[in-house]
Amino acid sequence: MARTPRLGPYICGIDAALDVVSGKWKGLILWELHAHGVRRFAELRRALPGVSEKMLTQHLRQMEEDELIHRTVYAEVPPKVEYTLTEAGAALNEALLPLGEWGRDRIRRSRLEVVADPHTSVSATA
Amino acid sequence: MARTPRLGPYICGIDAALDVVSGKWKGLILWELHAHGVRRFAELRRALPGVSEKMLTQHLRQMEEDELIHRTVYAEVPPKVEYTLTEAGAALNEALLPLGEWGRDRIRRSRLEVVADPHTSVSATA
DNA sequence: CCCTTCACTTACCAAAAGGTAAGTACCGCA
DNA sequence: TGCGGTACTTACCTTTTGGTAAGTGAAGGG
Repeated sequence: MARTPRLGPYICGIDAALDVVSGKWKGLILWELHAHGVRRFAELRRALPGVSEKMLTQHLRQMEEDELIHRTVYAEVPPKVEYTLTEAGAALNEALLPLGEWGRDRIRRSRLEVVADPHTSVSATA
Repeated sequence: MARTPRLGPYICGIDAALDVVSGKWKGLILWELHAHGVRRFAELRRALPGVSEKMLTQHLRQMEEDELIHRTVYAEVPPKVEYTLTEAGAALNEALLPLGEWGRDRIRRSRLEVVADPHTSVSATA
């Protein structure tokens, strides 16, 4: 658990991609970073309604290991840490677009619930 | 747990789509059905290396609830059950194609392991 | 006569994922 | 003096997910 176990063996590409996005908030983190370019820890926390600090750091660390995001620490006080997408992360985000389209169709089709949070950048644009 | 809990509320489309594909074998089931059109239970079992019967039925039932697949039972003995993709299932599969592309890139990039099973239709074509 | 095949179900267990709450250390503000 | 903000870590617990092994019941083959 300490060292990443997310490295196959995989059966196909879908497998290898899902392994990296599955996690309750990873899709949203990807989207937030895509929408804003650069985000700090607390900005991400505020953008993801209901995320715990533990889960957020855990996801961010894994995504860093998986080379989806960059993490830049500034030696200041109070601390400042910035997150951005890597090239692979940006490409993954693009690859997720059709899936997001399909998901929105599913929500319409089945009249599923959506969280009531219309001012969040995420729900407004995704 | 008896009745499907996979119905949000969702934050965005990615959310609603990932909810439906996450599950160890769902991507593969989708792909198998796409590749062959119609598949029986035992054919799927043989196509997914290592799947347990419990998980396979569980996944198939959920995918039926989520309207990704059709299930046709023939009143014969020995029993015969056929699975096919619904329109939504086929569309989901299409939406997963770019993700599969990205995943294959990731495998190449990071030189990750792939299961050694070159004769399986899944690994050969996905 | 027993073994296998078909498509499952059930009970039980282990591992993984995720949530809660607290602590850390330093700063600015009132 | 004490609160809130910065970015975390740690311990503990619950929920979810997946796996193992067995049972079902009728038919066809050796």
